[in-house]
Amino acid sequence: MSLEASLFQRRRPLTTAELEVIPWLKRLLPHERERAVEDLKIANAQPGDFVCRTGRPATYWFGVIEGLLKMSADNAEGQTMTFTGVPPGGWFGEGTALKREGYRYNIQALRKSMVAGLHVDTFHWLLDHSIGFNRFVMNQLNERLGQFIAAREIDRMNNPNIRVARSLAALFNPVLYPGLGTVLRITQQELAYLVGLSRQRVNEALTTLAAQGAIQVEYGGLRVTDLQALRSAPF
DNA sequence: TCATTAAATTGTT
DNA sequence: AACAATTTAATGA
Repeated sequence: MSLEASLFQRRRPLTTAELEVIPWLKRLLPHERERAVEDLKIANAQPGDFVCRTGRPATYWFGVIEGLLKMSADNAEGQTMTFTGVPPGGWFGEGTALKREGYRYNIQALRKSMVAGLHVDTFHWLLDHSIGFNRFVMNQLNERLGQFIAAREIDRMNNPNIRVARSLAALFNPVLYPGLGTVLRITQQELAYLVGLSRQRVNEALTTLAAQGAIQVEYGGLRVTDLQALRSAPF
C-alpha cells in the first residue's frame, strides 16, 4: 500500500521542529512560505512501507522529516538496484512532479519514519512564483544526477569496504541533505540493506573505516570524521 | 530519580 | 544464521 493513498488522509499541522528540518522553506518569501506550510502534510511510515512505487502517478513531492528511506529501482532483469538512502532533510520526486508523470523509482522505509508531502499543485505554484524555490529544485536535480552516476559506479565495485564508504559519503551529501551534521543515525542492519551486503560484512567494513579514522562507530549510528576519505580513499 | 526489565543493536563465530 | 555482550528504552516504585 502506498502512503499517499492511506496516510495522508488525515492531516495535522507540522510542529516548528518538523518545519525546521525542511531545507527549502528557508528559501521562500513569507507569503510563499505560508502557502507551502498550509499545504504540507505529514505521515508515518513503518519499516518496509512503500512511500511511492515505480509507475504510480505523482500526486506528492516527498521529504523525510525523521527516519530513513531507501530509493531503488527494478531493472529489466527484475533485479533491484539501490540508488541511495534518504536521510532527514532529503526531498525526492521533483523530476516526476515536474513532468506530472509516474515515479521512476521505489521509495521504501528502512525504519519507522516521518514523511512530509507537498501536493504537486502547490509544487507547481511554487515553481511559478518563487525564485528561491526554483533555485532549490534546480540544485536538487543537479545533485541527484550526480548521485545516480555515483550509484552506478558504487554498484560496480566489488570491494565491500569501498562500497560501504562510498555509500556513506553519498548519504552525507551536504547539498541534498543539509542539516544532517556529522552524525547519522543508522543501524548496521539498515546500512546492510542499503548497500546490499550482509550485516556481518558491513560491520567488518565499518571497523576498517573506523581504523582508518574516516568514521567513528557508535551504538545505533556513526559519526563521520573524514568525509573526503570516504569519498576517495581506496581502503 | 533510580532500579529493574525488556528490547534493540552490536560484535563474533 | 545463531549466539552472547552491550546499549538504550520502558516501566514502575
